[in-house]
Amino acid sequence: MYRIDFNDFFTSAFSVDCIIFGYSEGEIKALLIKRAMEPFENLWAIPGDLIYPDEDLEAAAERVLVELTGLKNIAMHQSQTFGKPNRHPQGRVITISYFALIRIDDFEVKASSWAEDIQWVSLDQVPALAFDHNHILASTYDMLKLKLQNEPICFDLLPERFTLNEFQQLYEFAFNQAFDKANFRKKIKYIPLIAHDEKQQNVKHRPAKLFSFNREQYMASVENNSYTFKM
Amino acid sequence: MYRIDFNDFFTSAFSVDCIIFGYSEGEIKALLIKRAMEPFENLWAIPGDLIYPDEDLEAAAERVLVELTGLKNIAMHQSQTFGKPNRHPQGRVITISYFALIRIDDFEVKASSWAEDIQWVSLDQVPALAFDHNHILASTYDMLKLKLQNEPICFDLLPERFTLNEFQQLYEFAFNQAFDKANFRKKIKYIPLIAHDEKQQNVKHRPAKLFSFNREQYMASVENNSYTFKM
DNA sequence: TTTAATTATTGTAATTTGGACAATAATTTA
DNA sequence: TAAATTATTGTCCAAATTACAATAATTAAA
Repeated sequence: MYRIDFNDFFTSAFSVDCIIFGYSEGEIKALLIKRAMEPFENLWAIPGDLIYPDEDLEAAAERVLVELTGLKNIAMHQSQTFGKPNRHPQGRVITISYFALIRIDDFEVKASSWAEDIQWVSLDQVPALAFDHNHILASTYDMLKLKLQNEPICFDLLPERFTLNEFQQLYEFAFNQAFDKANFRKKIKYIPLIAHDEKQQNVKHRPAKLFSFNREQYMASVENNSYTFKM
Repeated sequence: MYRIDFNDFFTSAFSVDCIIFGYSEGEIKALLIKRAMEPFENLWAIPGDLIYPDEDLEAAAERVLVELTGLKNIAMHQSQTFGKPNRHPQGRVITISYFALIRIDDFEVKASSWAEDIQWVSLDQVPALAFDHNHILASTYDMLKLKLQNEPICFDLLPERFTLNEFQQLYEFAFNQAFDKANFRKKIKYIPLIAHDEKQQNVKHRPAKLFSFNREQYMASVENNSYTFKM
């Protein structure tokens, strides 16, 4: 943990940095913490932690996410590894960045013991961060966009049941451009979705039909190579 | 280096594993070594090495490539990081995989001191490898294909000046399918290429015009977001 | 109860792209 | 000079994409 004296822990160390992308009202934000300790005390940073000696990388990333947000069972996606010899002022620390996508409105974040403050920050308003975290954040955002185009991770971000409009809005954000409604529906016609009888509630207009991602069918088609997700 | 006693080097360690994909006569192969030492002595493996305390990750990957092939100035691309606690029988070793693409016919490989043998192996004939190297190789091949589709790394693999046929053959290998010549030329019409006056030499037929990748124009269009490479 | 407002959903026509394949061009070799 | 070979360009048709129009379902106001 961060409380352990750095020099006793490793001569060289591994860490994970977790970029938690949140999506709400058509905007994407990243969850940043204000560091409560040296180095870079009081600077904003990507939440991260050292990896325990017997801990799997992904387990470490999930642990940081739980500590920070209380969220469990969220898929963490590995992005890139950063290891310039002097990226950490106190020693050689190679860090592996992971990202997750969450729906901001689904839960409340709370600053944990090792962070003085925590905040959602729009990607175009990111301040100067600790370490090489501006670089890590930018690279990881590129990776997010690449994966959104080539893997069905968008469904991590949507509610279990969603309208086609919600789905479309997510891609409009991801590609930063508007799509025509009618054409978007043609574009996604090969994505395995389940159409439910249920409809949107509490809207002041015609309610939209609800859909969910057909994960079983997707997995099966990946197995037999009959379909590859692409947006 | 591998000769150093493992226990004296790190309690935990970082390594790079370098998957060198070679391309020749329409086939892709990976460069594998036969390990000359424990663990997994005499088993085939992906070449790799521990990262020196003050060495950048990419520098370590390039060093392995030079030691193995004598090739310098080849771009190494980071793929993924593997760190299951027990992936290495002698301790905790997190390994970062890098890949490079080279033209097999451009040089000769030589087994270095730390490898008993070295060989190009077709991807469909890979034997059981040391460590988790079968997994690393498969993941890295997926990453290669993803990057070939989304970044102009194919030009690392082609000569500085190439014919459109050479360009096409590379993609036929990568996607493992044939393209129509005329249609391939339409497909690539937005890729910034420089057409030279120079022509192919020493061929027994109409020589093809030579092209090169317009890196400056590409960089500029990435800057102002006017074009994204896509195949 | 009717109508306006709003958004969902479907349809259609025009344009662009992609694939199959044919025609023509440039070079070497016999 | 002709045959062989590969490069390059063009054409036609089908498929996908785009722009935009029409219709449907619901709420809220008149």
